[in-house]
Amino acid sequence: MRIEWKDEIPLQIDLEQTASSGQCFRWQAAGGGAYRVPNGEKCLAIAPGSVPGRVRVDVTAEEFARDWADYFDAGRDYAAICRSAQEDSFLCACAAVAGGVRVLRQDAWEMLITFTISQNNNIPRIRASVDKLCRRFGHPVAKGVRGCPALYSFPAPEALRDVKKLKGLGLGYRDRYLAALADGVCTGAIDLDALKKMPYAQAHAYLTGLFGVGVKVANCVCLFGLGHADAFPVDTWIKKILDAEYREGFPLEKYPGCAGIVQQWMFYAVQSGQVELKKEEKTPRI
DNA sequence: CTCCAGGGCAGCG
DNA sequence: CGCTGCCATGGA
Repeated sequence: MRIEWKDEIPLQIDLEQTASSGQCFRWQAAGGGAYRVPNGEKCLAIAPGSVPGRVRVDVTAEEFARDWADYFDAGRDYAAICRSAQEDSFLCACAAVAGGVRVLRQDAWEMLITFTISQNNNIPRIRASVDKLCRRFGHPVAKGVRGCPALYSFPAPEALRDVKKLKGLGLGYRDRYLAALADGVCTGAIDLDALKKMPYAQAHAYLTGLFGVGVKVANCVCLFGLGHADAFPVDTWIKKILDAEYREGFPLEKYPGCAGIVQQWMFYAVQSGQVELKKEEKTPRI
């Protein structure tokens, strides 16, 4: 069985960059630059189009607009964000190799669990744990195609309540965080529907009140799961970048409503090794 | 062996 | 408030 392409859509995106940008851990490479993208009960096949700025998909343009435009943040003008970074030579260098990264709007519950797993962890291990989680507790949402294994849904909260069932997934000490979050959603103590309606500051405060969720993970959930593009997660990589390039602090005010997007460009560019940081000049001891 | 990875918690001062 | 040790796990 192979992928049946149905339509070509205008969308500025580099699929390979986005797939390896550390925001989504379940995209599946399908060969020839194509990817299978699971979200909820649906799965989209997507590939570069006949010209830059377009993508091929295995749904009609109408179905894409209905089910996927929001996921891909299709309404945002990324070129305009890039232009607003013109005076910043470091950011321009990052955009040159990472400007094709789009910040996806993924499922909030999935992002909450995924980025709780991400703490003090690395990207390959996060991907492995999420994959095992879906295989064990999810159900198939897309069949295998020419070598690519089947894709499974992200587990519902009910499946993750019992911490004893979370062994063997490589979660380490994080397993009890997941179980507590899942139980909270099941009992109603955690209200994800209310969370989705909150403005950024309120959502961030709500999230940091949850056991196992700190400032950084809360920002990742806001940015990748709640559509708050002004969230600016600071992890070990961004810390290094701020330390080397922005000693006076990052100028968040220059990127109103989209700081998280330039953050993703910097993260991907440096984490992938394509942009190097300045050597730390030894502060002269007085 | 040590250090590190998209950190957070608990226990201090 | 800020600081420190600890937390599982696996790869370099």
